[in-house]
Amino acid sequence: MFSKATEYALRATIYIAQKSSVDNKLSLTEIAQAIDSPPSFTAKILQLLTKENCVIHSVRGPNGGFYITEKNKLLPLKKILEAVNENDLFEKCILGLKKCSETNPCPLHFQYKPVKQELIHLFQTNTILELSEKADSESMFINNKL
Amino acid sequence: MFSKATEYALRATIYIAQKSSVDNKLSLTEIAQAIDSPPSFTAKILQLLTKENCVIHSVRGPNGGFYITEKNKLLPLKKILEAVNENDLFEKCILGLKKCSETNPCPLHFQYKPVKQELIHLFQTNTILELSEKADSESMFINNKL
DNA sequence: ATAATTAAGGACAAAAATACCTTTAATTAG
DNA sequence: CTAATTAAAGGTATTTTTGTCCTTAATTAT
Repeated sequence: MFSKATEYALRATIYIAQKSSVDNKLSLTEIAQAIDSPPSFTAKILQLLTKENCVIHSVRGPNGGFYITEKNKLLPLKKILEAVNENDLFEKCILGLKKCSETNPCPLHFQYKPVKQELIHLFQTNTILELSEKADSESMFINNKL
Repeated sequence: MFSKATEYALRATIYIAQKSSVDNKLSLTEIAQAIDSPPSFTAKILQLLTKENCVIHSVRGPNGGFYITEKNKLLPLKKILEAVNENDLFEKCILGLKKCSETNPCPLHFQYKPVKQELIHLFQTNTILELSEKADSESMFINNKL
Protein backbone atom coordinates (compact mmCIF):
# COMPACT_ATOMS: atom_id res chain seq x y z
CA MET A 1 0.00 0.00 0.00
CA PHE A 2 2.33 2.72 1.25
CA SER A 3 6.03 3.05 0.52
CA LYS A 4 8.51 2.19 3.25
CA ALA A 5 9.21 5.90 3.61
CA THR A 6 5.57 6.62 4.37
CA GLU A 7 5.26 3.69 6.78
CA TYR A 8 8.30 4.92 8.69
CA ALA A 9 6.94 8.48 8.70
CA LEU A 10 3.63 7.34 10.18
CA ARG A 11 5.19 5.01 12.75
CA ALA A 12 7.83 7.55 13.78
CA THR A 13 5.33 10.36 14.20
CA ILE A 14 3.02 8.21 16.30
CA TYR A 15 5.95 7.13 18.47
CA ILE A 16 7.15 10.70 18.87
CA ALA A 17 3.63 11.75 19.85
CA GLN A 18 3.53 8.98 22.41
CA LYS A 19 6.86 9.60 24.08
CA SER A 20 8.18 13.08 23.44
CA SER A 21 7.66 16.54 24.85
CA VAL A 22 9.58 19.80 24.57
CA ASP A 23 11.75 18.82 27.51
CA ASN A 24 12.00 15.16 26.60
CA LYS A 25 13.21 14.96 23.06
CA LEU A 26 13.83 11.64 21.37
CA SER A 27 17.04 10.80 19.54
CA LEU A 28 17.07 9.37 16.05
CA THR A 29 18.58 6.19 17.50
CA GLU A 30 15.75 5.68 19.97
CA ILE A 31 13.06 6.34 17.37
CA ALA A 32 14.57 4.04 14.77
CA GLN A 33 14.93 1.23 17.31
CA ALA A 34 11.40 1.65 18.61
CA ILE A 35 9.74 1.57 15.22
CA ASP A 36 12.20 -0.93 13.70
CA SER A 37 13.46 1.20 10.84
CA PRO A 38 16.93 1.83 9.35
CA PRO A 39 18.36 4.83 11.26
CA SER A 40 19.94 6.69 8.36
CA PHE A 41 16.92 6.35 6.14
CA THR A 42 14.69 7.36 9.01
CA ALA A 43 16.82 10.48 9.47
CA LYS A 44 15.92 11.62 5.98
CA ILE A 45 12.25 11.07 6.60
CA LEU A 46 12.32 12.91 9.90
CA GLN A 47 13.96 15.80 8.08
CA LEU A 48 11.00 15.89 5.71
CA LEU A 49 8.61 15.91 8.64
CA THR A 50 10.42 18.84 10.25
CA LYS A 51 10.80 20.83 7.07
CA GLU A 52 7.99 20.24 4.62
CA ASN A 53 5.08 20.66 6.95
CA CYS A 54 6.66 21.22 10.34
CA VAL A 55 4.73 18.24 11.69
CA ILE A 56 7.50 17.59 14.20
CA HIS A 57 10.32 19.73 15.55
CA SER A 58 14.00 19.04 16.07
CA VAL A 59 16.85 20.49 18.13
CA ARG A 60 20.53 19.76 17.62
CA GLY A 61 23.13 19.23 20.29
CA PRO A 62 23.16 17.47 23.68
CA ASN A 63 19.68 16.63 24.92
CA GLY A 64 18.51 17.48 21.44
CA GLY A 65 16.32 15.30 19.32
CA PHE A 66 12.81 15.20 17.95
CA TYR A 67 9.54 16.20 19.56
CA ILE A 68 6.04 17.27 18.66
CA THR A 69 4.02 20.09 20.17
CA GLU A 70 0.58 19.55 21.69
CA LYS A 71 -0.80 21.79 18.99
CA ASN A 72 0.69 19.71 16.20
CA LYS A 73 -0.66 16.51 17.72
CA LEU A 74 -4.05 17.77 16.58
CA LEU A 75 -3.00 17.65 12.93
CA PRO A 76 -4.58 14.93 10.79
CA LEU A 77 -2.50 12.00 9.52
CA LYS A 78 -2.95 13.51 6.07
CA LYS A 79 -0.26 16.06 7.01
CA ILE A 80 2.26 13.24 7.41
CA LEU A 81 1.41 11.94 3.96
CA GLU A 82 1.80 15.43 2.56
CA ALA A 83 5.24 15.77 4.14
CA VAL A 84 6.48 12.61 2.42
CA ASN A 85 4.73 13.49 -0.85
CA GLU A 86 2.37 10.54 -0.83
CA ASN A 87 -0.74 12.59 -0.31
CA ASP A 88 -2.06 12.07 -3.81
CA LEU A 89 -1.94 8.29 -3.52
CA PHE A 90 -5.66 7.93 -2.96
CA GLU A 91 -6.55 10.39 -5.68
CA LYS A 92 -5.03 8.28 -8.42
CA CYS A 93 -6.87 5.89 -10.72
CA ILE A 94 -6.60 2.33 -9.43
CA LEU A 95 -5.76 1.11 -12.94
CA GLY A 96 -3.14 3.83 -13.37
CA LEU A 97 -5.01 5.73 -16.08
CA LYS A 98 -4.01 9.35 -16.38
CA LYS A 99 -7.30 10.41 -17.92
CA CYS A 100 -9.62 8.54 -15.56
CA SER A 101 -12.31 10.85 -14.19
CA GLU A 102 -16.00 11.09 -13.42
CA THR A 103 -16.78 11.84 -17.05
CA ASN A 104 -14.21 9.43 -18.48
CA PRO A 105 -14.12 6.71 -15.83
CA CYS A 106 -12.14 3.47 -15.86
CA PRO A 107 -14.11 0.24 -15.43
CA LEU A 108 -13.40 0.22 -11.71
CA HIS A 109 -13.89 3.94 -11.11
CA PHE A 110 -17.33 3.99 -9.50
CA GLN A 111 -16.74 0.90 -7.42
CA TYR A 112 -13.40 2.16 -6.16
CA LYS A 113 -14.76 5.63 -5.48
CA PRO A 114 -16.40 4.96 -2.10
CA VAL A 115 -13.37 2.98 -0.92
CA LYS A 116 -11.11 5.80 -1.97
CA GLN A 117 -13.25 8.28 -0.07
CA GLU A 118 -13.17 6.17 3.07
CA LEU A 119 -9.39 6.11 2.86
CA ILE A 120 -9.22 9.87 2.41
CA HIS A 121 -11.69 10.31 5.26
CA LEU A 122 -9.63 8.03 7.49
CA PHE A 123 -6.50 10.10 7.04
CA GLN A 124 -8.29 13.43 7.18
CA THR A 125 -10.24 12.84 10.37
CA ASN A 126 -7.77 10.89 12.49
CA THR A 127 -5.31 13.10 14.30
CA ILE A 128 -1.81 12.21 15.37
CA LEU A 129 -2.97 12.53 18.99
CA GLU A 130 -5.80 10.04 18.54
CA LEU A 131 -3.51 7.49 16.99
CA SER A 132 -0.86 7.86 19.66
CA GLU A 133 -3.50 7.47 22.37
CA LYS A 134 -4.77 4.30 20.77
CA ALA A 135 -1.22 3.03 20.58
CA ASP A 136 -1.01 3.67 24.33
CA SER A 137 -4.34 2.53 25.69
CA GLU A 138 -4.73 -0.61 23.68
CA SER A 139 -1.07 -1.40 24.17
CA MET A 140 -0.60 -1.41 20.45
CA PHE A 141 3.11 -1.49 20.01
CA ILE A 142 4.63 0.39 17.21
CA ASN A 143 7.61 -1.85 17.80
CA ASN A 144 8.07 -4.32 15.00
CA LYS A 145 10.65 -6.73 16.38
CA LEU A 146 10.17 -10.45 16.21
CA MET B 1 -1.48 1.81 -4.86
CA PHE B 2 -0.54 -0.94 -7.29
CA SER B 3 2.83 -1.45 -8.95
CA LYS B 4 3.19 -0.64 -12.63
CA ALA B 5 3.36 -4.38 -13.31
CA THR B 6 -0.03 -4.92 -11.70
CA GLU B 7 -1.60 -1.94 -13.44
CA TYR B 8 -0.40 -3.24 -16.81
CA ALA B 9 -1.64 -6.74 -15.95
CA LEU B 10 -5.12 -5.44 -15.13
CA ARG B 11 -5.34 -3.13 -18.14
CA ALA B 12 -3.98 -5.77 -20.53
CA THR B 13 -6.34 -8.47 -19.32
CA ILE B 14 -9.36 -6.18 -19.61
CA TYR B 15 -8.31 -5.19 -23.12
CA ILE B 16 -7.76 -8.81 -24.13
CA ALA B 17 -11.19 -9.70 -22.76
CA GLN B 18 -12.72 -6.86 -24.79
CA LYS B 19 -11.11 -7.60 -28.12
CA SER B 20 -9.84 -11.15 -28.37
CA SER B 21 -11.22 -14.56 -29.13
CA VAL B 22 -9.68 -17.90 -30.04
CA ASP B 23 -9.69 -16.95 -33.70
CA ASN B 24 -8.80 -13.31 -33.17
CA LYS B 25 -5.69 -13.24 -31.08
CA LEU B 26 -4.03 -9.97 -30.16
CA SER B 27 -0.36 -9.29 -30.68
CA LEU B 28 1.88 -7.92 -27.95
CA THR B 29 2.32 -4.79 -30.03
CA GLU B 30 -1.39 -4.13 -30.28
CA ILE B 31 -1.99 -4.71 -26.58
CA ALA B 32 0.90 -2.52 -25.46
CA GLN B 33 -0.23 0.30 -27.72
CA ALA B 34 -3.83 0.06 -26.61
CA ILE B 35 -3.09 0.14 -22.90
CA ASP B 36 -0.11 2.51 -23.21
CA SER B 37 2.55 0.29 -21.69
CA PRO B 38 6.18 -0.52 -22.62
CA PRO B 39 5.99 -3.52 -24.98
CA SER B 40 8.93 -5.54 -23.67
CA PHE B 41 7.96 -5.10 -20.07
CA THR B 42 4.38 -5.96 -20.92
CA ALA B 43 5.62 -9.15 -22.56
CA LYS B 44 7.01 -10.30 -19.22
CA ILE B 45 3.75 -9.59 -17.47
CA LEU B 46 1.70 -11.38 -20.11
CA GLN B 47 3.99 -14.37 -19.60
CA LEU B 48 3.07 -14.36 -15.93
CA LEU B 49 -0.62 -14.23 -16.83
CA THR B 50 -0.28 -17.21 -19.17
CA LYS B 51 1.85 -19.28 -16.83
CA GLU B 52 1.12 -18.62 -13.19
CA ASN B 53 -2.62 -18.88 -13.29
CA CYS B 54 -3.43 -19.42 -16.95
CA VAL B 55 -5.65 -16.35 -16.87
CA ILE B 56 -4.94 -15.76 -20.56
CA HIS B 57 -3.61 -18.00 -23.32
CA SER B 58 -0.99 -17.46 -25.98
CA VAL B 59 -0.03 -18.96 -29.30
CA ARG B 60 3.23 -18.38 -31.17
CA GLY B 61 3.72 -17.90 -34.87
CA PRO B 62 1.79 -16.09 -37.59
CA ASN B 63 -1.72 -15.10 -36.49
CA GLY B 64 -0.58 -15.99 -33.01
CA GLY B 65 -0.95 -13.75 -30.00
CA PHE B 66 -2.92 -13.55 -26.78
CA TYR B 67 -6.52 -14.37 -26.07
CA ILE B 68 -8.78 -15.32 -23.22
CA THR B 69 -11.44 -18.04 -23.15
CA GLU B 70 -15.06 -17.33 -22.27
CA LYS B 71 -14.60 -19.56 -19.25
CA ASN B 72 -11.65 -17.58 -17.98
CA LYS B 73 -13.52 -14.31 -18.40
CA LEU B 74 -15.55 -15.46 -15.44
CA LEU B 75 -12.49 -15.43 -13.18
CA PRO B 76 -12.35 -12.69 -10.55
CA LEU B 77 -9.80 -9.86 -10.83
CA LYS B 78 -8.13 -11.41 -7.80
CA LYS B 79 -6.66 -14.04 -10.15
CA ILE B 80 -4.79 -11.34 -12.01
CA LEU B 81 -3.31 -10.05 -8.77
CA GLU B 82 -2.28 -13.58 -7.86
CA ALA B 83 -0.54 -14.02 -11.19
CA VAL B 84 1.63 -10.95 -10.61
CA ASN B 85 2.17 -11.80 -6.95
CA GLU B 86 0.41 -8.76 -5.56
CA ASN B 87 -2.48 -10.67 -4.06
CA ASP B 88 -1.38 -10.16 -0.46
CA LEU B 89 -1.32 -6.37 -0.83
CA PHE B 90 -4.61 -5.84 0.97
CA GLU B 91 -3.80 -8.31 3.71
CA LYS B 92 -0.87 -6.31 4.99
CA CYS B 93 -0.87 -3.86 7.90
CA ILE B 94 -1.30 -0.32 6.66
CA LEU B 95 1.55 0.84 8.94
CA GLY B 96 3.78 -2.01 7.75
CA LEU B 97 3.84 -3.84 11.08
CA LYS B 98 4.69 -7.52 10.76
CA LYS B 99 2.95 -8.46 13.97
CA CYS B 100 -0.24 -6.46 13.46
CA SER B 101 -3.32 -8.64 14.03
CA GLU B 102 -6.73 -8.72 15.64
CA THR B 103 -5.18 -9.47 19.02
CA ASN B 104 -2.17 -7.19 18.57
CA PRO B 105 -3.58 -4.44 16.37
CA CYS B 106 -1.87 -1.29 15.15
CA PRO B 107 -3.56 2.03 15.94
CA LEU B 108 -5.26 2.06 12.54
CA HIS B 109 -6.16 -1.61 12.42
CA PHE B 110 -9.86 -1.51 13.21
CA GLN B 111 -10.53 1.58 11.15
CA TYR B 112 -8.67 0.19 8.16
CA LYS B 113 -10.30 -3.22 8.48
CA PRO B 114 -13.63 -2.44 6.74
CA VAL B 115 -11.85 -0.57 3.97
CA LYS B 116 -9.50 -3.49 3.49
CA GLN B 117 -12.44 -5.86 3.26
CA GLU B 118 -14.17 -3.71 0.68
CA LEU B 119 -11.03 -3.80 -1.43
CA ILE B 120 -10.76 -7.56 -1.12
CA HIS B 121 -14.45 -7.87 -1.92
CA LEU B 122 -14.07 -5.65 -4.96
CA PHE B 123 -11.40 -7.86 -6.47
CA GLN B 124 -13.05 -11.09 -5.46
CA THR B 125 -16.51 -10.39 -6.83
CA ASN B 126 -15.75 -8.49 -10.02
CA THR B 127 -14.99 -10.77 -12.92
CA ILE B 128 -12.80 -10.01 -15.91
CA LEU B 129 -15.94 -10.23 -18.07
CA GLU B 130 -17.83 -7.64 -16.02
CA LEU B 131 -14.95 -5.20 -16.21
CA SER B 132 -14.47 -5.65 -19.95
CA GLU B 133 -18.19 -5.09 -20.51
CA LYS B 134 -18.07 -1.90 -18.50
CA ALA B 135 -15.10 -0.79 -20.51
CA ASP B 136 -17.23 -1.36 -23.62
CA SER B 137 -20.64 -0.03 -22.69
CA GLU B 138 -19.57 3.07 -20.88
CA SER B 139 -16.92 3.69 -23.49
CA MET B 140 -14.29 3.64 -20.81
CA PHE B 141 -11.08 3.63 -22.68
CA ILE B 142 -8.27 1.57 -21.42
CA ASN B 143 -6.17 3.75 -23.68
CA ASN B 144 -3.98 6.11 -21.76
CA LYS B 145 -2.66 8.43 -24.42
CA LEU B 146 -2.75 12.18 -24.08
C1' DA C 1 11.55 -27.52 -46.68
C1' DT C 2 11.91 -22.53 -46.24
C1' DA C 3 10.78 -18.16 -44.83
C1' DA C 4 8.04 -15.26 -42.09
C1' DT C 5 5.79 -14.24 -37.81
C1' DT C 6 5.07 -14.14 -33.07
C1' DA C 7 5.64 -15.36 -28.13
C1' DA C 8 9.19 -17.28 -24.65
C1' DG C 9 13.26 -16.78 -22.29
C1' DG C 10 17.46 -14.93 -20.76
C1' DA C 11 20.76 -11.33 -20.21
C1' DC C 12 21.31 -6.68 -19.63
C1' DA C 13 20.30 -1.48 -18.57
C1' DA C 14 18.11 2.37 -16.44
C1' DA C 15 15.56 4.39 -12.89
C1' DA C 16 13.68 4.65 -8.45
C1' DA C 17 13.47 3.31 -3.72
C1' DT C 18 15.88 2.05 0.16
C1' DA C 19 19.81 2.22 3.04
C1' DC C 20 24.46 3.73 4.60
C1' DC C 21 28.32 6.83 5.71
C1' DT C 22 30.93 10.94 6.38
C1' DT C 23 31.23 15.72 7.14
C1' DT C 24 29.14 19.95 8.85
C1' DA C 25 26.37 22.85 11.81
C1' DA C 26 24.10 23.78 16.00
C1' DT C 27 23.67 23.35 20.83
C1' DT C 28 24.92 22.28 25.45
C1' DA C 29 27.76 21.10 29.40
C1' DG C 30 31.91 21.65 31.69
C1' DC D 1 36.49 28.32 25.17
C1' DT D 2 36.56 23.42 24.47
C1' DA D 3 34.72 19.09 24.05
C1' DA D 4 30.84 16.32 23.49
C1' DT D 5 26.36 15.45 21.49
C1' DT D 6 22.98 15.44 18.18
C1' DA D 7 20.47 16.58 13.83
C1' DA D 8 21.33 18.41 8.93
C1' DA D 9 23.19 17.76 4.60
C1' DG D 10 25.37 15.61 0.98
C1' DG D 11 27.32 11.84 -1.31
C1' DT D 12 27.53 6.96 -2.05
C1' DA D 13 25.96 2.08 -2.15
C1' DT D 14 22.55 -1.48 -2.53
C1' DT D 15 18.24 -3.38 -3.86
C1' DT D 16 14.02 -3.43 -6.29
C1' DT D 17 11.31 -2.07 -9.98
C1' DT D 18 10.85 -0.94 -14.46
C1' DG D 19 12.25 -1.29 -19.04
C1' DT D 20 15.16 -3.02 -23.25
C1' DC D 21 17.32 -6.18 -26.33
C1' DC D 22 18.66 -10.35 -28.43
C1' DT D 23 18.32 -15.15 -29.23
C1' DT D 24 15.39 -19.24 -29.27
C1' DA D 25 11.27 -21.88 -30.00
C1' DA D 26 6.86 -22.59 -31.97
C1' DT D 27 3.61 -22.01 -35.59
C1' DT D 28 1.95 -20.83 -40.09
C1' DA D 29 1.97 -19.96 -45.00
C1' DT D 30 4.18 -20.61 -49.30
